[in-house]
Amino acid sequence: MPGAVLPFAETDCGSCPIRYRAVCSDCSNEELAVLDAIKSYKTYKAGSTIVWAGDEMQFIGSVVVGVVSLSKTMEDGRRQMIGLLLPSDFVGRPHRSVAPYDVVAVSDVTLCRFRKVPFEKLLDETPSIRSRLLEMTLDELDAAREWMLLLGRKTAREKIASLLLVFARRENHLQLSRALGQVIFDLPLSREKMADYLGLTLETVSRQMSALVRERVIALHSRRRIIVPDFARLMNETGDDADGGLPA
Amino acid sequence: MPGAVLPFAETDCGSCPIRYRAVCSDCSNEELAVLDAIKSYKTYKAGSTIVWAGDEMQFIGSVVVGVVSLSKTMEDGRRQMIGLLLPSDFVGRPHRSVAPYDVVAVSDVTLCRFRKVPFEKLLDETPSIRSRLLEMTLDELDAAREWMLLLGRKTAREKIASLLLVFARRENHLQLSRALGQVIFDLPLSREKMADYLGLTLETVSRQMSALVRERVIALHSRRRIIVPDFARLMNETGDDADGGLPA
DNA sequence: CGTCGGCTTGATTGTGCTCAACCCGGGTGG
DNA sequence: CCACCCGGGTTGAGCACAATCAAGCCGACG
Repeated sequence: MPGAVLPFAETDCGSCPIRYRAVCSDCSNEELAVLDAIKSYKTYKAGSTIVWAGDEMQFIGSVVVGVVSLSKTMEDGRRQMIGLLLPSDFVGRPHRSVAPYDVVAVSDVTLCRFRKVPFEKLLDETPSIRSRLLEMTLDELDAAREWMLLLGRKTAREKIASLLLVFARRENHLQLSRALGQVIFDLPLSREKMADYLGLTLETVSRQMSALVRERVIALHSRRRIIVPDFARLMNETGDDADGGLPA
Repeated sequence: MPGAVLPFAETDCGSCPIRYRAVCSDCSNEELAVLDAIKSYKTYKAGSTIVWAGDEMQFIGSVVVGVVSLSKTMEDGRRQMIGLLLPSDFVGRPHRSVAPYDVVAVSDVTLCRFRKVPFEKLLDETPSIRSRLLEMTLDELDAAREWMLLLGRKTAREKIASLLLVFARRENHLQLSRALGQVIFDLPLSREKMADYLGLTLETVSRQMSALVRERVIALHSRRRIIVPDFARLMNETGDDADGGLPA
């Protein structure tokens, strides 16, 4: 009812949509078979909390479908999102049971979950998984550091533009719809969640979105559907230099 | 001349001061011997840049002595420190040649450097190193996320208190000097570097430091030497809850 | 039709930034 | 020895950007 029900059906790893990008991407068929034995799929409704900060995390796994946020909350309610996980991203940490942050399903989400203990054992025995996990963790670390620059130094407008660009880039890569100018995509986040991610209030987010519309940097199809008429124009608003600030 | 010359002399790994905390901490004696063959020590003067953002990083290694900062700079000069490395911390990233940030010696620094290619080969072959590196990277990621909360949501005063607490904690752990109340330590950072790390201006840092002195949360021995008369009092100023916000 | 949640917009406030002057201590050169 | 300078640090006045407080809009749904 809330949005289309996701058409993801459980499959064997061979036909998994994230087969070639997730933590298991370098696995041989034999290794996949072992993973297969300890995995199970679970879906979460949009808005539901997957794990609360401080609670024990019984599993480790991959995002198969949907968007997951990681966030911390201070005693007085101030909240900061500290990670946004998209399909193929990894959830949880080996050899650590208590989650240091809330894990929340932003949209309807399907996780591929591995039971913790067997997975840790497998991790210790399987170089291909461990290497891939290291690689993914280093990528996450780079992304976190990029976000630290945004949180510490960028203006509200630059923050908004940077976030929009993240989604626009992703869309641009997935779709071949790149007239190389125009991009259209759906925002997976509410204004409030955007504020959580950017270290702003939701009013400031709303105002800056309106300003970007007024100045024709973006247009709104609906509240959540964004049109970027000129990719380069949006990039100019992020404060990053031309090559995007994320050197490969 | 500037500060005491560091008395670190090259040693074999067995008597290295970071032997049991660095990336090599889980290595057997045989593995250490291999590392020994590809390592070399290098020292850097306080203030010198070890690697510039965008430049090729020819090595990978560990901080043995001193403090190293990682920071990003925007075109217009806004700067954000995104990591602070202390002895035993790891510098560089396997299978990546270009540094995405400046690496700067904050104090006089000694690095234990491994030549990149042989180290990567070793990493692929040696589970103990790979596991340890994964563990350290996950710790760095947790620290980065903690800092994201600080950058996005904390007030100037809370930021300062949090940073002071980082150093106070470290001192408190190293020294047995814990009267459990009073702690004394040297700030390794100038006001400007503190500002870079906290996402503030140096004026704001100076003002908040003065305010904390005025309210007797801290006292200054000299500009750089801090006295914390009451550890708990300082913790109260960080905005974190009692258990410190860094659940193990 | 009324309500409710997500979002927008307005008025006002306040925290931290900017610009600017000045202080302090150490090193240098006359 | 003193005068000077210079870098790091402090302090002040005014300002600007984003937060806060508050009202109202819009679309979905009961």
